[in-house]
Amino acid sequence: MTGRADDQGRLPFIEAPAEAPVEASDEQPGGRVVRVLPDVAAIDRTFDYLVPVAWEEDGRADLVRPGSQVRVVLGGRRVGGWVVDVDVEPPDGVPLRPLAHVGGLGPSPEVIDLARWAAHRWAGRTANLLTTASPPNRVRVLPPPSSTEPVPKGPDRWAEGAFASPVSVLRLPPNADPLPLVLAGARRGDTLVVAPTLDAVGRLAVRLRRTGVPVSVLPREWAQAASGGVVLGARAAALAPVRDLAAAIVLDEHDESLREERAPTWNARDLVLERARRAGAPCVLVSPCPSLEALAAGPETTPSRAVEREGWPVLDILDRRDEDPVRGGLLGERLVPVLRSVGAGVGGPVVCVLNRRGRSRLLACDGCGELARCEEHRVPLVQAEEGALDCPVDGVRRPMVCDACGGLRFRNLRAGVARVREELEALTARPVCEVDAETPAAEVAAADVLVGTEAVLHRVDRASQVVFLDVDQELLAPRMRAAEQAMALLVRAARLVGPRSRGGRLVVQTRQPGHEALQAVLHADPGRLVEAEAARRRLLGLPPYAALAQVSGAAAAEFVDRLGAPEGVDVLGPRDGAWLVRAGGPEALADALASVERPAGRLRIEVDPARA
DNA sequence: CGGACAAGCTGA
DNA sequence: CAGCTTGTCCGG
Repeated sequence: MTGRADDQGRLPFIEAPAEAPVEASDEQPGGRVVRVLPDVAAIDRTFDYLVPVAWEEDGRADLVRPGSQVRVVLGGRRVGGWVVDVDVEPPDGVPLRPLAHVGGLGPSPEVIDLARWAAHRWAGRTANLLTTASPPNRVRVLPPPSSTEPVPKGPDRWAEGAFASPVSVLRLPPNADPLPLVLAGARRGDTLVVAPTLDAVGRLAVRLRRTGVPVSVLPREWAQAASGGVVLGARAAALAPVRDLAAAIVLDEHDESLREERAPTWNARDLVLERARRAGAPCVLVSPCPSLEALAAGPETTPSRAVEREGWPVLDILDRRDEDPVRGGLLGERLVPVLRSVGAGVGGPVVCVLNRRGRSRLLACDGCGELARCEEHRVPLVQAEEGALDCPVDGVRRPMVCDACGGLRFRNLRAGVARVREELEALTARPVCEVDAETPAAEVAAADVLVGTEAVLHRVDRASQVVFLDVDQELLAPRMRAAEQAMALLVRAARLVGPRSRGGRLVVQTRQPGHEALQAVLHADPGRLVEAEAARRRLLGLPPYAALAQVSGAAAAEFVDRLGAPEGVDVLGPRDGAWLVRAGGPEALADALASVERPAGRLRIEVDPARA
């Protein structure tokens, strides 16, 4: 607000002092009282204000509805906020101030309630979620409801059936088309569709518009969304205005982009599930590789084996266990013929993925090439002191001996990444483009061979092959969701290369050819990964069989201290200055976190942490 | 958050 | 004891 003129063109620093408090008494007949949630960090409570009587004359009072964005004087300064209740009974003996300004319309009472629920569920402030739920520009009138032309009838019976139960999980292979599902939703009435990226949103919007279905794309078309039709957007659309929710769809529900990174770390999938439940509308969660969270929410519908197989590309697993770990660089022997054939394909460039973020700590046996990992927790062991290996999960130490062959010598697999591009160039006899966020689009488009971190998968829209030079780095990352995250990368890659009938090929170099994620893609059967993951998570008491929150920051110790050890809640850590709070489920976790009075100081509470 | 006010510290 | 810093409280 600093330096910006208000609605009357006055600048804050020269404006007249705020109006004196006005008693809500007989002197103010008809002065409506509204409840306002200020948008001020560290204030998470409401305050009551009067609607100025003069506003009844000039029509501004009409804009004061639940959700409206207003400015109020609070603690002697003007702050923004939302009307969250109208015509309330103010507390006795508190002199009320008038609203200072009304901006425009905002979220409906239903969305405000949903925002309150989410603030509790993810231990954050309601104001934060209301910001997401509010229009980016001032909205003073809603456009008239869109014409209700009949939605074209699709031939796809499966799409209709998806809405039969309150929640269902629809496993659609990577190259299947979700459009029939969205049309089937639109036939039921106002439909909310959430996809992980604006890219996916844009592509779907174009195709939907061609069918003549009224569609509003968030965040730009907030007002139009409120007037009905299909509402489509990225994760923020979970809080979009929808006139009369009749169906909800979350596309690629497994995708981590659906999760807000800043606290509160809400997830659009879970928010849409709750929203649909409240509205009594069916919700369909769609993914080629449904998350355990989704599978816990409703029954799964799977395509026929033939359809699912066709929707995945071929996977070539290049087993590197028997290669010489000393001489073998990042480009294994078996990769050579694959790369030599570059240029023969016509389906786009060859894309090589190598995640260099973080320090790889993989150790492989010098003798047999097997990776040193913890059999129980399925994570790579890290070298502690001389001759000892530690499990990063429980810290149990063991001697440095290969489980597979008894070998005593291990080799650090952290590779000389700088050389990879040159090696690729030598091998393929073509220019190789190293892609990062700054690489110009023209260079990316011109190259036959690309190499980069997983971000490279976002820089192209098709490829003849995608090669994961070191898929083990993904599969064995020391994160709870490493396998699912690796699977998500494989899905992304699968879409770039297309279905097997179009010649789509994925290539992975690995020392773990039997890993469930790879086997799942190889057989086009994501259930193989789900089974293994579910067993592991259940064993370790991890989501969705428990709920976690990571508490960090300077005030974290004090917070955890105040939390204590309530029934059904346990606290792990600290580890790197952060604690993990675990409860039986999201509700129990949220209640436990909310029961603690927040200490002063920096505190970050990450519910459903991404990297635990 | 940021203003108001109270309690504590310093220096002539 | 004025003048300033630091801490705590609270906003309609």
